[in-house]
Amino acid sequence: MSASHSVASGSPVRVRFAPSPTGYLHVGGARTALFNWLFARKLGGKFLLRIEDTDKARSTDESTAAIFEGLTWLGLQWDEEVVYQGGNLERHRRDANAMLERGLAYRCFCTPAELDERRKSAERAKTAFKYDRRCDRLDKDDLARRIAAGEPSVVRFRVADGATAWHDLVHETISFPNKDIEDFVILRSDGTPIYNMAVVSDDIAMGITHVMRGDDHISNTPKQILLYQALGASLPVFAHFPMIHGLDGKKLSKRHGATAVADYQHLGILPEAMNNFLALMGWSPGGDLEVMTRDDMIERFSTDHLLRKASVFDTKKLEWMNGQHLSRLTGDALVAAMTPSFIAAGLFADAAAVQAVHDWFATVLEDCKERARTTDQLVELARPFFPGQPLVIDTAAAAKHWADPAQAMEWLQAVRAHLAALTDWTDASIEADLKALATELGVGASPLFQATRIAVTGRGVGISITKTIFRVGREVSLANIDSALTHLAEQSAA
RNA sequence: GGCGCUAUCGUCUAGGGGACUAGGACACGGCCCUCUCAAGGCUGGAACACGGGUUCGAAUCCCGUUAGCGCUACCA
Repeated sequence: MSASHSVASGSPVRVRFAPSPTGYLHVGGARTALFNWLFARKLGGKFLLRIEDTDKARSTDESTAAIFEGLTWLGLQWDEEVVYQGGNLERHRRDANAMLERGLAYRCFCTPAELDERRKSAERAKTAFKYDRRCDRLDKDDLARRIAAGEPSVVRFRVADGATAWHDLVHETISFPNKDIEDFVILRSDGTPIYNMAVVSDDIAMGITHVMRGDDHISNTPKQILLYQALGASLPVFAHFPMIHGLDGKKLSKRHGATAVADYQHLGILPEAMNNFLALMGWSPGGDLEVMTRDDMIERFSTDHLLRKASVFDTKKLEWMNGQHLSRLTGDALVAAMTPSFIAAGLFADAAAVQAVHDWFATVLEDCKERARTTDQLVELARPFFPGQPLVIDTAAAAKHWADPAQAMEWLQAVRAHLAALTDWTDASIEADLKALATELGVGASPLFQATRIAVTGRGVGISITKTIFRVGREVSLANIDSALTHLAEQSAA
């Protein structure tokens, strides 16, 4: 068994998130990035970002931009300039060639078609295919002749006998018999590096001390360890996180609906809640603590509590958690967190417009926040408080609470008269007055308040209706009741 | 097929030999609060995959079985 001594424990921590830009930033990637970020923050290390764009056919600039956007939204800021793997091709090639020159790797002239054929026949014979090293047995003259003839060749790494093992931060010891690892390709016939080669070369060059990624990379790890050793570099510490699956237990994919972090951003989820929820997929602070801020998580994060089991992404709990974070936000933080959503909803032109009415806005948010689970819901809850909102009647709510239009009109007229005559305009006095009116009319407060709610806000749900009336003011309340009355009159006439 | 990883309520998890008649949270049901919706409080049902060991004692340690997932490319 080969020694797998790790980097000196005293050296500053450097971790990286290394996505390939072949799509949006999905929740699994975000979770991996989060753990790396948390780890770096906890230990006072650096969190780096590397874009693995060596697959030219599948990599796109849009994907790279989406990854930046997603990480930025989550607040997972990287500490140094972004590294583009494609920019390091020369070094990858140099490192591979160094191994070739030192006899640790060899040229292979077998064509993809030949390999494919051998693989197929192995399958037919029901035996495991493994490259048979025939090109490693080429004699010197033959080799020289074929190189001189310009025959295309790849570079293969020669895997020695023995076993390769490491101490994984989440899995303890993992060991692979080397006989199960074939002499893998490190350089394609066009001279470009294969994944494992590029990763190891870059991780060494970037001084990565801890390689923490999804456990789908476990079987790549022994190959990478072999490369580190061949290159004479000290090994990083490895940690392999479990995967995140969909409700059906399968690896998360588009079939499962929203899997991009951007989807959740647009669904009204707070980055703080997203991080919190993601952190709990494969990690726990121990005990019963669940709702945490980013600082809470940094403080408590430890690789000791990393789980090994894949977890299922259940958005129900995400929504609940979002509601928790929403109600904990106050003052400026609440205003700041909600500003983008309100601008997107067209309720404010820009951030300056928000600042102009900052205190009023903060009060409205404070009133509404506990009733909302998502920022989208909060926007809708707060909408009636914005000046100039047309009264849009929710037909389902009207059907329920204005079931008898004639009676609804009678009630609303009474409410209107009371509000118009009220001298003391406070939440408490409005409530007392309308409750007295309900008694006077011989109805419960609930049906009267609900009927009034629709008249004033158009909706069947919202915060306390008396508080709403108080806040939007007498003028708007009466105007809305008037249009509700008109609406009801037209309806009964039709 | 080969190799590897994993296995506690439907879901996220606590648990690291006795404190376990297995705790919390989401979801679901009931009750309370209540002007609706939330929030909150109380409450109900709901799990250690199976089989062998080790031990005075196992959810916890070991082995096997089963199942799921991953890798098995001149993809990353």
